[in-house]
Amino acid sequence: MLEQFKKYIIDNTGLSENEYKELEHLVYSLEAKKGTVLLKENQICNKAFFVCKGMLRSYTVDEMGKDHIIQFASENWWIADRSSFYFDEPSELFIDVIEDAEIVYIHKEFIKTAEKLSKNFVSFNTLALQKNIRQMQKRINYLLAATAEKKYLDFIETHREITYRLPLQMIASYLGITPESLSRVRKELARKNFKP
Amino acid sequence: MLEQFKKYIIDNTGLSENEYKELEHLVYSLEAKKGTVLLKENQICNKAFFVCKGMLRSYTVDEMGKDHIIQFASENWWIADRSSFYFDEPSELFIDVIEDAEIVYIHKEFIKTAEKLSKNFVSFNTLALQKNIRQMQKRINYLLAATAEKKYLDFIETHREITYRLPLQMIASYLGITPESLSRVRKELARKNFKP
DNA sequence: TGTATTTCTTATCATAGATCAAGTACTTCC
DNA sequence: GGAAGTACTTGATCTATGATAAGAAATACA
Repeated sequence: MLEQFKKYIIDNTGLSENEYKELEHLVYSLEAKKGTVLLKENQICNKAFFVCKGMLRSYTVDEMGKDHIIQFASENWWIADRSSFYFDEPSELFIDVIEDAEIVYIHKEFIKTAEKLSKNFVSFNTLALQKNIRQMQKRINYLLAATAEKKYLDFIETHREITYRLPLQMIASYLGITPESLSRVRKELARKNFKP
Repeated sequence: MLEQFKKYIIDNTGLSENEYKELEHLVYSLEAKKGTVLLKENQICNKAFFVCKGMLRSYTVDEMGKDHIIQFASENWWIADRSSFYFDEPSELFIDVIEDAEIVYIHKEFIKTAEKLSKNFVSFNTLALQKNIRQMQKRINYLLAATAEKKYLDFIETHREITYRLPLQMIASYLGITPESLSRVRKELARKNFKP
């Protein structure tokens, strides 16, 4: 786990082996079974989780008790409530494990230290934020404009590697439609002889 | 215009008067009438617009020719296609003037120079990205879960100062509903004796 | 291997919001 | 100040998606 994380950091952030050594003591790991809740609403999200194996998700729960999935994270992805983490605000999100997982996590301390160590890390972080914004922008656009079918087609396009690992109800939740609707959409696509 | 921008920068980014002097030649201004288009789909957004007076909006246009408003920007707000600006990609957005405007704009050059000049500017920029993400997160959550009425109530809550300046059809477009639906929502709210 | 649990599909009915079509009120601007 | 355009409302109808319920299929588990 820690090796995989180290490789990710060195490959992606431009930190050297030696620089990484100075951060090593700020890196923690954890194994968690499906169902484990890592963050609850109203808690302050003081960890950023990096998935080495398995799958996590973040989601909100509305007054009706329905959940709305915000993000999935599988191998080599990060997941956290960015706003809660950055602004020290209570989170509106839950994060839990949906496939047995090996997880590395860090605190703000890691980021701060890495940023002091290397300007490259600052750029890496900015890049990550920019990518995040691009992806959210696209999602907002889909939610404003697209039909259930278009949303689903876009999802399997942009999440090709993980689509087959996700229960359909979770995909439905991510798209903002009911599982029943998704089922209908898929039936209709099958009728039209659509090949995933 | 340039004075107002200077004040904004000095008040918000932690740059000194002297540091700002070194950036002054990278700041441009512009007056534009309602209807002026500042960015078109597929162009690369190489400017970030700062509104001194008036109002701009960014929006996409779908295959049906319908527009979907992504953002409004009034006094002391920025507007641009962040992804296009940062990644030099063709934009999916249009930006135009919806109320006669006085605008300041900068290119990447400004940002790069300012970041070299002061670490504070880097932090300011990160803060702006984080705030943007927080706001988008919230919007995604509303689009996933809320009814037309809830979306509208949240809008007038979070855009109190500009609500009365916007045509209802534009608010509807921002919310992802039709003007007719918005009209009905407002009628229903009036019936329930709602005071804005 | 069989039972329990979860996930997915299907069918029926209900509804929020869309669409279409007029009509009314407001702006704008010569 | 009146014509022309624009914005807003209202009504009638339609439709995509939601809600509910129940059965089928898949998976977990013991």
